Amino acid sequence: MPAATLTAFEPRKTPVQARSAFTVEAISEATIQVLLTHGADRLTTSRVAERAGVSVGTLYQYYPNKRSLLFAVFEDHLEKVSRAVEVACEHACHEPMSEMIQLVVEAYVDVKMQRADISIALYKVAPDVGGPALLTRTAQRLRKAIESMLRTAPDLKLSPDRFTIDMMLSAMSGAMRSALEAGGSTAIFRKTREHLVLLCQSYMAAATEHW
Amino acid sequence: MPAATLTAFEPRKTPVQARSAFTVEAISEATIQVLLTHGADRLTTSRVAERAGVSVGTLYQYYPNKRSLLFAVFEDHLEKVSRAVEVACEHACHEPMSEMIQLVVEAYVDVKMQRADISIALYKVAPDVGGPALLTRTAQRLRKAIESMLRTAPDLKLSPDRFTIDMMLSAMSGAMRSALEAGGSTAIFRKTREHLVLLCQSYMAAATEHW
Amino acid sequence: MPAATLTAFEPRKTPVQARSAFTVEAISEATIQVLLTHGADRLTTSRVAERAGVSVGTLYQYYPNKRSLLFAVFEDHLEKVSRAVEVACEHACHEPMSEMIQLVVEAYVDVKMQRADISIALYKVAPDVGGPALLTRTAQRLRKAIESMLRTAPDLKLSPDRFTIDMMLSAMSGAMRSALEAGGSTAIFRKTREHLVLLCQSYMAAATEHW
Amino acid sequence: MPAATLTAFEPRKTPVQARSAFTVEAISEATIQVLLTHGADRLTTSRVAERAGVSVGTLYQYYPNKRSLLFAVFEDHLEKVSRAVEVACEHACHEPMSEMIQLVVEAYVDVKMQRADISIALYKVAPDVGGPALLTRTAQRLRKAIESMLRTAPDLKLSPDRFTIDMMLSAMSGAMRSALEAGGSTAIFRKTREHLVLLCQSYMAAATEHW
DNA sequence: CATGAATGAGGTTTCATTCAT
DNA sequence: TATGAATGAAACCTCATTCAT
Repeated sequence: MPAATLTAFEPRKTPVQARSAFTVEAISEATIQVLLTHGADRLTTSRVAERAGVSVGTLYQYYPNKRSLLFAVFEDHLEKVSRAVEVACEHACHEPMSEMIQLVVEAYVDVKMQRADISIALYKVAPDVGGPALLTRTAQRLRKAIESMLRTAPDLKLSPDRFTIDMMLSAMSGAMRSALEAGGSTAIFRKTREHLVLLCQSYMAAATEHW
Repeated sequence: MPAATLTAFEPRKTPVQARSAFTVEAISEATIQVLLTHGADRLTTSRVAERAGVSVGTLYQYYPNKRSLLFAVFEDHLEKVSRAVEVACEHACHEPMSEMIQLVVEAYVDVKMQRADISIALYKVAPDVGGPALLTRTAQRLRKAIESMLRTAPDLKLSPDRFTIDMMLSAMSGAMRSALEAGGSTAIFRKTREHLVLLCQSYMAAATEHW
Repeated sequence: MPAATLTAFEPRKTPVQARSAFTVEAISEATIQVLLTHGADRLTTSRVAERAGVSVGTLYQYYPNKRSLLFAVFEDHLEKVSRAVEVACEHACHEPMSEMIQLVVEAYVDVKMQRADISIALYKVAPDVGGPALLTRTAQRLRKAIESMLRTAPDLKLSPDRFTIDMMLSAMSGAMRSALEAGGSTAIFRKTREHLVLLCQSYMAAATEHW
Repeated sequence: MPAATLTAFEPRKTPVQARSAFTVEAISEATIQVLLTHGADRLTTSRVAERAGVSVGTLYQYYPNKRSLLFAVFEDHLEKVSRAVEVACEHACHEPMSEMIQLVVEAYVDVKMQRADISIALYKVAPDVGGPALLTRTAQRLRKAIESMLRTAPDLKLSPDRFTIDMMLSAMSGAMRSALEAGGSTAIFRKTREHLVLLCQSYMAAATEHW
């Protein structure tokens, strides 16, 4: 599959009937499972269909091609992550910056860990499926949410610029990726969470002017 | 290509005749070029051979399979990065911690930027080629170099634990990856460098006990 | 193709649609034709597919690899031979031993001659395709049939041991192979049949105790 | 390799120098070893050369192609077998027929067993290397020797015809092949020898007119 | 709508053979 | 003469995608 841009990966039909919704969900879940158990290059449309309990033909009724399938799963996951972070941002309004960062980072870490399987699966296909483009889009969305939140911080003279927030986000996702791919116990996970909070807090403190 | 571990990716034969050395180099370089111009999934062994100006057969004299070829390029790049960071670590001994971090981060950023093309190319194949395993190995190596360095920091009561250094490294590589994939001007590059220094410095300061 | 054991050569899928059954038969027949017209080492999967009037892909839907294809044809042929001999054995029960041998040998010779083309074709691939293992299995089956038959011979004090029957079978197949590979007229064929009967009769008479 | 006739398989040069003779012998022996350890289709010229301790280039100095190599080994072996049988035939002159058969069969069995490894190895390549043609030639030679011998048998009214001797030879080689491929202990081997003598004796007795 | 048989371009890899050194 | 690097045709096999049923 050649490298991809964002255009024209949308699913073929919107599930209007109950059966369709179920089928789409099954295919989507099967994709993740195949990705995790077989790896990115043993993921074939037939295998996904088989695992989902449908025929290849059916799969192609909902997705015009293999990439659109992976893209949809990817987009879905990022949508969930984005929403979780946005919700956290809203809740954190008017808190002191340090508190804000903590809530946002924890929300991010938690949502990634909740579907650690999907996260790990997607690391394997991201480059082939328009991952970078999609990540850029998501990063923009998250940045906006965080910017809005930070503007309400009572202890900030001046909100940080885009660049700073992007830096924080990319560091965050890098650290999260390592943690997920490494596996690790619940204890490790909690420590990662704490340290990622610390990392972001100290960076933001250093990078912004505040009282 | 199925997911891979670290074992058994070594090149097939060591060049004994002068001619061979040239051939191997040409193949290696061609691999990077094809990766950059065609993308990860349009990289075929024949294309690489053609670009290198040799026959496929010749390619297979030196690499037992496609993966080993990509693996070798990957390994080569990580070797260069590791060395650059290790050298920086040695130079930074006995400096204050903040200075240490600056030198190391700058070394890392610089070496990645120098071969930005390879870095970007490799992000595309990493998952298929034993990337995670190789990255883990590299991370260990870098961690050790940094630990040794930090033990000589005059302003540190207690050296940070492994976890903290790993966290810094993964955040660093995450940020760097985003920056590289985003492209960006020289100005952006300099700002990234500065901020990454700041990020690491402030995190390490926050995560360690010092005077 | 490396040497093979008996395991895991079964066809890949069982035809459910009517179309499939036809396809499978066509592929099987094409295999024999290619074997006969091109020889064992110019038999390629594409050639077989072409001759069968299907695409290579289709061939691989039914046979997981080239060997399994040849194996299936082999097995099929031996099945026919075995059945012919078994039927002869049943018919010959309670006859005098000499009569028994005659009927069995004639059945064997006849069935081999009927499909002389396949027999000759298969001699060429046997070693590569699990032939020895398959032949061993067939030999056991034939031996059992012959043992059962001989136990009903009224003129035998004691049935011959396994070894003796195996010896007869291997001599028989050796003689048959020579005859088939040599070609020869119908007259030759009839003489071969007579002499093979004589050979087996005289050996069995010499090797067993009888009245 | 396409099926072969007898023409043009002769080795490229006759070993005139001591070194050559040694090299040729090493290559020949290596061929058998590779055949036994790797199987017919994993026998490559490079592997043979490597095992023989020479370069591929050198191998091609002595054999114009792969087939000629296998053919030479084959021919060599059949030469030894033929000679052993011929010698036995000479020794057996003027003995009673039964004695003759015994001596000849034992000579044959013994020479095959002596180099059981070669025999087995050659069964694997025979079809690809002009085996049938070569075997025909050998069979003729053996038949002649046996005919000559039988003409001196004091207890034979009339010598058997060609056909009968060929039949005996092919049965003999078939039985021998089974025995060799089955492996088996020394005890089995001795029993095979005895029974093969019996088989040939009883067949010849039945097929000829004698006193 | 669902099925799954069929397609065939395209990818990876092998290996007999040559020839410059 | 010996070497072994290079060649490249040709083999095997996969899998995204289509379409008749």
